Amino acid sequence: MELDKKFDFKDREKEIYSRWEQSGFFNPDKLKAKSSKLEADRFSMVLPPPNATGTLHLGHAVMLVVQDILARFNRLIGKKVLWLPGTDHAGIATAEKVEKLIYKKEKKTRHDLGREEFLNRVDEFVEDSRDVIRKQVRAMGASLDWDRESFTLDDKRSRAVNEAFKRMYDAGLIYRGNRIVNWDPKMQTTVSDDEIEWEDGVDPFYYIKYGPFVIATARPETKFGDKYVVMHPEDKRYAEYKDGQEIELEWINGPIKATVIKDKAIDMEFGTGVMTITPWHDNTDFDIALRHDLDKEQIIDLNGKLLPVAGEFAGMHISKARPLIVEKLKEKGLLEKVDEKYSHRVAKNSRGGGMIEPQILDQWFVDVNKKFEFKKADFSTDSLEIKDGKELTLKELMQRAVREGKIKFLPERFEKIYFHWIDNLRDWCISRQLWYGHRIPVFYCSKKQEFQNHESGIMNYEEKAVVETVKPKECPVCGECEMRQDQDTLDTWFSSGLWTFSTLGWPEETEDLKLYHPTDVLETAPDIIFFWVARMILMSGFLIGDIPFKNVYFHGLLRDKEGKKMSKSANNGVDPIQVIEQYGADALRMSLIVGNAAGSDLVVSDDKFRAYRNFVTKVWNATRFVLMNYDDSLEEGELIEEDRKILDEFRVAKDGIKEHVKNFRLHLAAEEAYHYFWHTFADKIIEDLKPRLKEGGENRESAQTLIMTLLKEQLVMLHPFMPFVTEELYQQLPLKDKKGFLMIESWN
RNA sequence: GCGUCCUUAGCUCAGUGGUAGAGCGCUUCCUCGACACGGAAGAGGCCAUAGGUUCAAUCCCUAUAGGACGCACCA
Repeated sequence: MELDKKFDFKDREKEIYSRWEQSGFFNPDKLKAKSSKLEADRFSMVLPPPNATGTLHLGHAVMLVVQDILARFNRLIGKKVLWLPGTDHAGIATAEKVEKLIYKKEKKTRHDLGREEFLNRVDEFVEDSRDVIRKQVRAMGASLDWDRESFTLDDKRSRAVNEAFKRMYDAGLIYRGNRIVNWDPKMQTTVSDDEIEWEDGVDPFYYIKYGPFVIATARPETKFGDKYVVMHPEDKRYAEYKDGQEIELEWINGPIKATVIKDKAIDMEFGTGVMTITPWHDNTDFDIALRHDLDKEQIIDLNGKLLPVAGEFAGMHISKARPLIVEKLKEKGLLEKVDEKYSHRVAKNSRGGGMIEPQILDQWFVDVNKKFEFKKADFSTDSLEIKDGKELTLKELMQRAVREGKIKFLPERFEKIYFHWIDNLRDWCISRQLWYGHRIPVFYCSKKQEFQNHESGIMNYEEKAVVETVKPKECPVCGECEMRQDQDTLDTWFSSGLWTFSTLGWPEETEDLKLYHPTDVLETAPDIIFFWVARMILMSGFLIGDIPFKNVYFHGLLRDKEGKKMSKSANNGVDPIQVIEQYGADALRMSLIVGNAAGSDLVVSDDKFRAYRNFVTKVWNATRFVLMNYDDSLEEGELIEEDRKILDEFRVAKDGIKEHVKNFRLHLAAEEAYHYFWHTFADKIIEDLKPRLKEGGENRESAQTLIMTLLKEQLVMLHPFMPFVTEELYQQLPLKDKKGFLMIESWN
């Protein structure tokens, strides 16, 4: 059969993918495993679920390529490979995006639409972008088991979320409490610590007389209620003032009585070494207030407006009130001086951009320091060497899984970052005042419980909540009312934390769980190590007593030519489909893997795509040459001595590549495979064999056998990296023991 | 402030305790029955700087400079 001069990837890739898909071999149930030992036999990964709000860019393509190489390689070495796809509802990110779109088009807020209508709109939007994502993922050649496709918000996953919440609540690890949280007045929701972005800012720094002291602040608008003045116990300048001493002084809106507090949290070097505290709107102040059991008063409401404590300024937005307050302080002679060039950092919500205003709110938290009784689920493996019934905290659990080597990070240095994060970890606020997400599975008696809108200010739940995975038919409190579910939704990472096992059927004890959990590798970007990787370890450890994965491979972030990180927010993402249409998926895949060492960033450009597109053509033409010179009337001959040697050398190179893949050195594997094919096989071996392959050449059988063997084994070897062209060419080879697909050939 | 990583050919980056590697680009030659998205030959590097360890350092250690990043603090 005569081949064209080039691989027609535009037409062929789609066709090849759909034939793979129809074959069913993406589903491990259809694969026959080589051995009968389960552990040796299976290989599993979950695809980090992309946010269902957007479409994929080249950064996601890196992730797909790395994982598909692992999946295809393991299939070739005879494992039952499960690679499970899905998408993430990405609560806050999606809500923000859809709200913005609706407002732009219709000038309506989510409150104008109402909860139900708003959620319908989000669902529509999400459905559309998931279709795009599915198409993009297929175009990359990703050999995912679509039969098991999941969504963090689908029925099964929601059930798992409710179950997880209840179990953690019952163990005392989830509690409701009034604590200081990060409040985003713009999106009207709490935000987790990890979702905050710190921006450098330069603002005026005001030195204000406070009785005998001078205090310094960048935020005079928070100071109305300040009635505690704090200094370091060892500060000699203020030695005459004693802890607990009361002082009468003139303040913004008249005379007040202040109490002196001595606390080591004060930095003597900073400002005047004296500060007043605003426990309701500052983390450090909150901690000080807790330590000394001080009163806490709210100054700013959830919309960023001043409360009645501000007197004449009540009802004013803080940004408007600040200059007026400064003016008043000046008039009263309380303003000592202003440092105009004070640089500090301001907290911003990284999803949507509102300025964070700390608030004390009644929210749901996961307690990371409380001891619980460790328990393994029946199906879990022995990968964590913690005995059933042992008491430990979630922090300790997360530390042990990595410290004891049960989970390995690649590159290793990320382990340090991980431990450091755990050391500084505070309780995880998991409730969000968003509509899109998993509604918190807590129910209240409508008769005994007063419900207040979050918009109105402080919430106060006195009654005990009923935590159930499904809404109770009868109200256990009054016995007659229709119970009301908590208005809030869960932090999106709560559900992603369950991903390795919720996708396998948990809380049912399914065959999939027994077979495929823990997964072998989690391959992801280093920027979600805290959001996701850590939370998966936490959830899996508590809920099933197991690790979620054995290895974590962090790939490098993709940068554009200017060196900027490709991301949704930076809006510099390139649609992989664009590159695929121009150069083919195989070329894109090679470009994204060669030179991409774990954890180091990668810059790609058209030059690189072109180079590997040329390689695709090279493989194509070398195969064409072999086929053109193949005489099928010849018997397959024994290899003569020198041919045998060439084959042996090749097998050494091939084994080296196999080792590279097994050790996650994919960039080296790809490069060496490339190099062998082009510069050894094509440039040397083919050239040397040309005379012998011509009619009348010597040892023609041996030459033909050698070249066909080398070609076939190289197609297998290259297949994980460039699946399309290799599959297409494999189909053309005149082999006796040919499998239906190269995808299920064996790499021996 | 604490910590991590990077600095290698013109560009983008691999890599190793023992003569420096790739891709692109560049120079010269070549349309030869696989391929010009090709072939052959080649130029190009004190492996950031200064010390140290070693028989031997681009690689290990210590400092310095420049760059990137993570974490904490910021009254």
